[in-house]
Amino acid sequence: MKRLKPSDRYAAILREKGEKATKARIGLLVALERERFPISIKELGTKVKAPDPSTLYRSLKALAEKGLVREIMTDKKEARYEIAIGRAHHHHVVCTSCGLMKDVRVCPEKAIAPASLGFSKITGHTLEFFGICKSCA
Amino acid sequence: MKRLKPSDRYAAILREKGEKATKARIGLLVALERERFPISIKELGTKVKAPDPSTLYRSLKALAEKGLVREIMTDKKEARYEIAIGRAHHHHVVCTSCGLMKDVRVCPEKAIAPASLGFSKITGHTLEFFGICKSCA
DNA sequence: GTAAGTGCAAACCATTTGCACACCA
DNA sequence: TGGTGTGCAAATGGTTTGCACTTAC
Repeated sequence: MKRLKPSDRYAAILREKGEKATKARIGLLVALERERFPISIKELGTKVKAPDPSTLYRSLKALAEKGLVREIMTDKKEARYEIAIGRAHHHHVVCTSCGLMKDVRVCPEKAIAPASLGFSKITGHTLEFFGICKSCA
Repeated sequence: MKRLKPSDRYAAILREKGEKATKARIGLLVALERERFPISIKELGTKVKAPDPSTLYRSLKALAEKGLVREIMTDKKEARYEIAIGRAHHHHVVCTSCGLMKDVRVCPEKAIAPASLGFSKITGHTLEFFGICKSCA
């Protein structure tokens, strides 16, 4: 892949995935790229040109289906999103006191044998750890 | 623990945990005991004498804090609850086609080293697998 | 030009909360 | 009897949907 500025690179990726390369969606990916941890819709709305929630939900859903972003439920209140482009599969530890999140590479997917459970295949999983970070301890 | 009929046994457990042994809460535990898989509030409301949602939420929250029931988020839409009394820690595989759930003993908790992540301790985790069961395949 | 994306407003729906009444200890 | 549990109704808040307008291709 050629060296391009982020917005052009995302435009190319969007087209490649069969999505229109609209300014809004490019801006969304650029905004997500800047975040170090999964961000809520509300926060995302403050960092993007077009902060309409329904559009954000629809766009994120479309991008998630194409594998460009990932949706994470760290608490049962609201969904959080992170960019998936160029990032390996991972999970998170969340500090229940301050909200700090760290990536975790531990993954149990290979530890499960579908056949032994009466399943023909495993298509996905969710995993989040909760704890207290050193600053909050 | 002496041999008692379920309702008396649950009454005793509730008192032991400092909760009032009301008919409603005893009925709740008896209803949950009958379920083979985590059940939603809506379903639970059809199986219990007092199907008021707000009371169910409050009761389940109280019972969860005492470790008598467990709250599970199998999909991001609604919470599900299962009885915890006499049951070891476990997770679930959910068939995304028919909703069938199976218990899973795999647990990644011991695979994570809090200190290496800048955390002082891990207090909990969520884990659910999704797949297609043999009947739906 | 046309289909897909966007914005606004309203609808949805699980969950929470306020308050008066009922029940267990 | 006192304090917690319950029920009803209303509020809350994240997410979804209908519809007319705009934009990318």
